[in-house]
Amino acid sequence: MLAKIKSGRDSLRKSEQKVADVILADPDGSVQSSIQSIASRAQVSEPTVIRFCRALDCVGFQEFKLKLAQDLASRGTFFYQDVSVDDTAKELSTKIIDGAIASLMHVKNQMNHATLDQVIDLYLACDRVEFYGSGGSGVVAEDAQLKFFRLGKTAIAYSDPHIQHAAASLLNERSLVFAISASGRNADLLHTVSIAKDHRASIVAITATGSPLAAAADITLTVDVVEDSDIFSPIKSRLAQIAVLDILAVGAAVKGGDEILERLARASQAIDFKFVKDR
Amino acid sequence: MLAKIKSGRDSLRKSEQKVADVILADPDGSVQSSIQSIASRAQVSEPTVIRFCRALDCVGFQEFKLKLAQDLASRGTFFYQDVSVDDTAKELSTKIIDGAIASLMHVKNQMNHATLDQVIDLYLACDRVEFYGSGGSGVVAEDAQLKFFRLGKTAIAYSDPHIQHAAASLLNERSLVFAISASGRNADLLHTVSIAKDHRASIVAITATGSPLAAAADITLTVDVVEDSDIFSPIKSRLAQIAVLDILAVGAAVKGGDEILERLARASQAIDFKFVKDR
DNA sequence: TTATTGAGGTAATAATACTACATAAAATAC
DNA sequence: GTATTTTATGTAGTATTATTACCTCAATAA
Repeated sequence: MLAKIKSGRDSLRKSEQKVADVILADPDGSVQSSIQSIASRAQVSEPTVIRFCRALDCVGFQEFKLKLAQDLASRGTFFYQDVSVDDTAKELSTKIIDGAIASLMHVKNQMNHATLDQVIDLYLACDRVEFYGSGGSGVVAEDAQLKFFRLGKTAIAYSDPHIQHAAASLLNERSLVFAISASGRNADLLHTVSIAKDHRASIVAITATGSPLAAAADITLTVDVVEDSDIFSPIKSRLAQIAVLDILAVGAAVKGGDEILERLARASQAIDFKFVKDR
Repeated sequence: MLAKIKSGRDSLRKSEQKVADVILADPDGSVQSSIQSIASRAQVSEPTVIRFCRALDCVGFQEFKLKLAQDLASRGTFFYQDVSVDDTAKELSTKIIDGAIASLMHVKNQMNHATLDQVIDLYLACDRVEFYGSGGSGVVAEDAQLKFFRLGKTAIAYSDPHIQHAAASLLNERSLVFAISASGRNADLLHTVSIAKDHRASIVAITATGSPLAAAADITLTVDVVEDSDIFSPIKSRLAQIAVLDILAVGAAVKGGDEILERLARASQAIDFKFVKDR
């Protein structure tokens, strides 16, 4: 629709072009405007606006506005854009969510599916799984614990470096560790991983390509996110990590066969029972 | 919007539910209908339709139709799709991430910016802020704590119902509480909120439209997500809640002026110092 | 200059959305 | 169980908005 207006603009009559210009200048505002506000902004009469709509194959102004609105909603252009101090609440939320979406699309595109399968197999073969992360990644680790413990196997998250440390020394060759860090340069976590390796646990890193943590791990699920624009709060890496772990958990449930699906059903029932109120 | 109608349907009045049913039965047709055709199809009066729209946070029928249209349009690009047992790793990750993206786009479209501003003002005016959530929402609460404590004001998250309970009784009229729950039917949380209200704290709910929690709160930031497809793990509400809180935190930082920006700079430096390794 | 055509405005009309009020139903108190 | 209050929903009227019919003015051509 927007494209149609742009391309058709020159073949319109003079005052209809004024209407086109007003709409192209602020499409988002236009969908909320009435015909008279558009007419006055374009300095033309209301019938002219209607004639403009008819020229674009719409039966009336209503239909035009509807089509325009749908056009605006579906144009999937999401890109990172820095927030600035004089953004309105609306601009802010658009920027942040577009950035988050762009980051998820990036994860989707760079995802290595073979690695994904390997990790799922590792999980299905192990006895227990532990998630280590600090700060923001600690939240991700806890979220992962919630996802995985429902699959029936022991799943624990630690966000305190000292406890991670201690926990790692209790692992064995049938343990699986997920080490989560956006930068992959958390010294404490690297140390914990080396201890876990000493005890022959398998290590899966969820981190940036080429980082020390990626090098230390047996398998790495890369989650690279440009955080330049994240001065205020690092949402992008957070969401990306959560998404990756979600894919793993769902993949494990699906691939694990009836046994896991059954456990899952039982866990869900229990949850539903406790949270008739809130799941 | 569609999700909002679905999730909010049961908390609507009887005749408004008829309207909801008519619209859910034929959303595409509804966006082209006038208020009276919908009223007659639902066998209710026109004002009832308007009241229905208002119940969904729209200022009138026009806005409702517009939002619905945008919702329907954006449904096309990324859409919720249930995972199935014989999906490959690739299909799985596509489905999950597309679902997550759809959910974020949904948040973006349904976001009420005036409310957003109100909540930011509340935060800027308060002395301390606490985040309450259990289970999955507990993770969100902790993530929020990490975001907000960097702004310089006391910020604490509790995910244990009993501790929330105790904490709420220590609040005062200069306290701000964020109550987080996907369904808004967590009985423990509702109780905690009532205690917090007794102590005159301000309550902001991050929950579903028309839920008990939304009713109990002073202000509600609605996050409606269809979780039907989330048998395996509820990632969508998680991401949506995190995104909303991120927007709030960034909004507060931006709107709080130099004072907050300075505090943030100091906090970031400290974080960078500790996490040269990992932020 | 004077018809002829079409662009574009004015004013009236139709339609649509919305408001204020009244009544009926339900919930609560006595 | 009745009275009182509250809540839900419809009726009727009003305001807004879109649309139509018609008229004027300007441009072109005979």
